[in-house]
Amino acid sequence: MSVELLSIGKLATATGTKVETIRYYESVGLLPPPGRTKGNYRAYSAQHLARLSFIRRARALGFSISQVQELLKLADQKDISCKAVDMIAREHLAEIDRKLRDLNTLRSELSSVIVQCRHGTISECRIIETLAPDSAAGG
Amino acid sequence: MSVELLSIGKLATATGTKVETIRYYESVGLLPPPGRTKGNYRAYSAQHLARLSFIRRARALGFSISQVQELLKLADQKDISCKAVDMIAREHLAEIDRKLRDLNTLRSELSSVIVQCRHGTISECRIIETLAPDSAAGG
DNA sequence: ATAAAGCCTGAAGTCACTAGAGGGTCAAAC
DNA sequence: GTTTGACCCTCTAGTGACTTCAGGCTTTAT
Repeated sequence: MSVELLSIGKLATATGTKVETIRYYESVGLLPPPGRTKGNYRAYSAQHLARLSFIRRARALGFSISQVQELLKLADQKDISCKAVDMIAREHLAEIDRKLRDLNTLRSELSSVIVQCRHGTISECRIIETLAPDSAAGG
Repeated sequence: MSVELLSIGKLATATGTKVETIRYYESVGLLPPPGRTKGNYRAYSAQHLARLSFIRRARALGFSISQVQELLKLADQKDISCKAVDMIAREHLAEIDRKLRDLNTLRSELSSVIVQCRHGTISECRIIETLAPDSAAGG
């Protein structure tokens, strides 16, 4: 492999990605298929490295694969306005905020259930009680 | 179907669950298989209703299927201490706290990226820039 | 009698990977 | 020059918690 080209393993360490994940990204069309060596090894260029870095950062920020696809498509068209990019990012932020709200609600509900646990027997366990409906449950 | 028994559709509306999800719960052993009518329709009892309500509430609190399995197993043994239940709940709470921390980090990173967007062209877009590595990217 | 709604099974699809089987290639040590 | 071991290849299946689909039976309403 030339000095300029990276094996899949090198690309993996360079970007903190697993080798299998890189092949997966190729299979779903996120990362373009690189050239191959005579031994049929993938040989990645600096462009591939840049693109994979982009992908990893976007994924780390929680963008879905398809959102990353969109961002990449937009990033390739240098002349158009970046309003679309901003919109995707803002939508994603709203999504995160929804998740945060949900998780916070969850957290307070769950912890209030836990606090009530007096470590008695199951039949008087507040956690189980809270989950079970008022009626029924008993045979 | 008798007055006391519910079709899968009624059970679904009663618990806010999709019909397919109920069949899925049966297939993974969360919900015991109910009796059948002569037409081979599932016929659910009040116990099934109670159990599914329990499952749905636990799932809504973010417990995984296998955690719900454990909780159900424990709930059925009325005489033992509920320490195990408490432990599962506390572990789950810790998990939620981890997720909350991660999401909050994510949120502040993403929103700082968004704030920098001046709606220029893609080539000067801060969002794209932040995602892309300093070097490379250009052919 | 017929149409619509509801139910049945079994298999495949979703998301974003991860793991494994069964092999080929390459660099270095001996 | 051969052997060891790390690295790479493809293809397939598994994860979690469902969802969707195909193809067909049952019940209910008109």
